Amino acid sequence: MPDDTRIRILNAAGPIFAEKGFESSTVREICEAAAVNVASVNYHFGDKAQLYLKTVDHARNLSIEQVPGPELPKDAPTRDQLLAYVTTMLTRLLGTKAQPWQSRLMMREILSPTANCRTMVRDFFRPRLESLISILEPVFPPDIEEHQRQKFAFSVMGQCLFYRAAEGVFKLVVPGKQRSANFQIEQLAEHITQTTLAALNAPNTYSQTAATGAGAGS
Amino acid sequence: MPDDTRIRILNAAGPIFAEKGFESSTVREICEAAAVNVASVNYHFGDKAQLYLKTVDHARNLSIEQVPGPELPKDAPTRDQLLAYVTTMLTRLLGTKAQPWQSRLMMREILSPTANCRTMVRDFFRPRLESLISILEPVFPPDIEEHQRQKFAFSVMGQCLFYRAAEGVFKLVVPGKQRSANFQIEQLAEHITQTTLAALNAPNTYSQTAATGAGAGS
DNA sequence: CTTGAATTCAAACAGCTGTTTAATACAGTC
DNA sequence: GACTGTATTAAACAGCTGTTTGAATTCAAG
Repeated sequence: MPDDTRIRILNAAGPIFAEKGFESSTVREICEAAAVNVASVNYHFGDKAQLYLKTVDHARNLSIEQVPGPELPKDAPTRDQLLAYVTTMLTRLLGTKAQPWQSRLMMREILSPTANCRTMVRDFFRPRLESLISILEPVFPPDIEEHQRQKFAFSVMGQCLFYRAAEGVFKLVVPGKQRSANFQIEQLAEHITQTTLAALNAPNTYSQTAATGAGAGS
Repeated sequence: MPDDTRIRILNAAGPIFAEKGFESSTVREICEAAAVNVASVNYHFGDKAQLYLKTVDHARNLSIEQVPGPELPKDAPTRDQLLAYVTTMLTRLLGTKAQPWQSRLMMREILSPTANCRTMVRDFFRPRLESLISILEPVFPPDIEEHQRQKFAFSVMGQCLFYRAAEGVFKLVVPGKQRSANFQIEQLAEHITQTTLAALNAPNTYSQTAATGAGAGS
């Protein structure tokens, strides 16, 4: 079976690349996990680098079909759309079941993009970002500029990314019991959604450095 | 000179570890960059792993003394304190001058903590987090719970981390001209500060799923 | 069964890895 | 000057890396 070993290698390479990265993963351990001969990688993919490329593609495909996009009707309330968006993103990042090695691998690409895989950013990340901006469009102030739109989108993505990117820190700071009680995906999504909408709805939202109505402190 | 080579190795190892990570950096290239013999690493540090440990310490020290903490008086307006905090963090993350390899290295530790270097998280990251929470204390609602405090703190850190963690994506999405015009550290800090304070100041800030006063959309 | 291409396999390849060794150089002390 | 302990050096070590090789195997088509 020609295709069988190909897919077997891809499925074995996914979690390994996701956990250890490209350089630290060895062809030998991938082949051992896939129960195929060492030479198979070079025969079927030509190269370790090309295997990595195909594995990222594989991961992206699996990740998309496992958690289909929210796709709420465009006239749904902004809050609902945003909540669905954030929930989907967090679910992709943190995974619900099984090892979410797909998202781990793509996260790795986001954090340090391989020269090869910028395609992924272009085809995968950017559309998601523009979709987010279009969700927020109704609550943006009327005269908002593009870079301000982007900043708000980045704020949303940053808040989501944090729990995956700084996972190690997060787990050290918040013990497991607290996590399972108060940091489930729904709770995080709720927080991020409300935070974002509240920020956009505030009286003097932007480009006001003086008259800081928010500085209720002291 | 005994100490000279030690420090020479540390200064050479810093940027290399920061750029390529522990596994992909080789002792040989570090020694070549430091213009010392290959055996020096094992002689002075015993081990490649221990060199890495010392290098992270070195980076942390340099990073702290290069950009001293804000240290505004505790009775300063919350807005000022938060702005100073965020600015400091962004400065550490994005660097003002020279190659900020120190922060890159520490970022690497945050993103995938080495077993050795959890100390750094405990001694460096956690105090910063609690300092942030105490800055926000005056604007928290009176009955707020600890996990809610943490979520707000994580939101701030996430928004800051984004521009470093997803740097590759960010730079692909926002072309250089836009970046230098609208995404300077001051502007980012201003955005994050205002966003956070506005979110905390909103009428129904939290634990209200119905009556979404923010959903001004559609 | 025979043919011939596609696939698998054990073995070997050169190259790089971190680390060790044993010889050397160089200070300060008696 | 001889002795000390520290520091540096070139050379070698065993082990793992990705990749290649050429023979063995599989398997469908004639």
